[in-house]
Amino acid sequence: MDKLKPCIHGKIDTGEVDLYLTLAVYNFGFWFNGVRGFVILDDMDPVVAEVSTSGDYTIYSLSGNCSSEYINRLEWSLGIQEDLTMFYKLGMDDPLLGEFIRKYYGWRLRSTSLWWALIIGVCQQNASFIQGWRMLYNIIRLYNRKVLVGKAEVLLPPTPYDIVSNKALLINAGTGYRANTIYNVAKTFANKELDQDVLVKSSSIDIEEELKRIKGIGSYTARLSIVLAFRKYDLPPIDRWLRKIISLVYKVSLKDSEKMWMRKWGKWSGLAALATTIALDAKPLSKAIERIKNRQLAPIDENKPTPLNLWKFLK
DNA sequence: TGCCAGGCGGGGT
DNA sequence: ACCCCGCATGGC
Repeated sequence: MDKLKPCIHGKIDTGEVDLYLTLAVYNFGFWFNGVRGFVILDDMDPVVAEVSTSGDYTIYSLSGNCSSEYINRLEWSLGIQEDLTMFYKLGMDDPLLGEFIRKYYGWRLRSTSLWWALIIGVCQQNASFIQGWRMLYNIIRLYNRKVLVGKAEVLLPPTPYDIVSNKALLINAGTGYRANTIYNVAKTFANKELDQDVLVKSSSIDIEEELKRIKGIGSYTARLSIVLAFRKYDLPPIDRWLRKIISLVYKVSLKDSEKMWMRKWGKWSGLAALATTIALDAKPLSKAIERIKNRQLAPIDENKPTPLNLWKFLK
């Protein structure tokens, strides 16, 4: 097991960002325990930050020395410098997201590598929220890639090479027919046909087209990964679930719902899409519709897995 | 116990 | 451009 050494200590000036919310949302228990999170800054040559909800952090790397560029990367992946003023302004009185935005204004999306963002997306395909996150949990547990961070053993997502060399574990993880797509994504990265550092310079539209060349990656998965990996929000990942919700709330046809969403949220469309899943606790469609009818438009902790408390269940 | 769920591609029209 | 179907798996 690789041993990472501490290279930079510091304290994040969080401003209005709520690190508890930011670390908690869509996370696992082995990466967040309520007070301390591990944020993976590089999942190939492992670099991991240990961050407390108060903002104190230590960054660990293999060599034990690393450039201050990693501080920027940590703040970037926690959205510390992201100015959401316009997003709030657009959403403050929104019938769907207004309450969430007022109560959870400190939340920021926590970004991941493009590689892992695509796997997250594939696992959401044609499955319920909890089933998809269970698949991801199983994948991480089964491939069991670990590094030593100080005294703590920390799990890392498998690398593309791990998956190319052991495809069978994907089936054990319960991914079903998605295993082929995950394998295709892994091969693409292992063959260096995709480079996050090159893609980041392109427009969302061009990145989406590039990602859709992988068999099994469609518009939804491509866009979700663009949101998670690049913090580019201009193309929203809209699935059956959100499409139906938009058509009900804003009284537009299913066909027009994406246009309507983009007209309303503009360059924040992707962030608004993700925020909607948190606000409605990622409930299956019929329950989500009930929640909207009852005006329960902020997360509720009912001791069942939700995006916000997932870390308490999948440890 | 049969549905069916935050998609997708392939094959039809 | 559309529409429609099958698809692995696990939860209800």
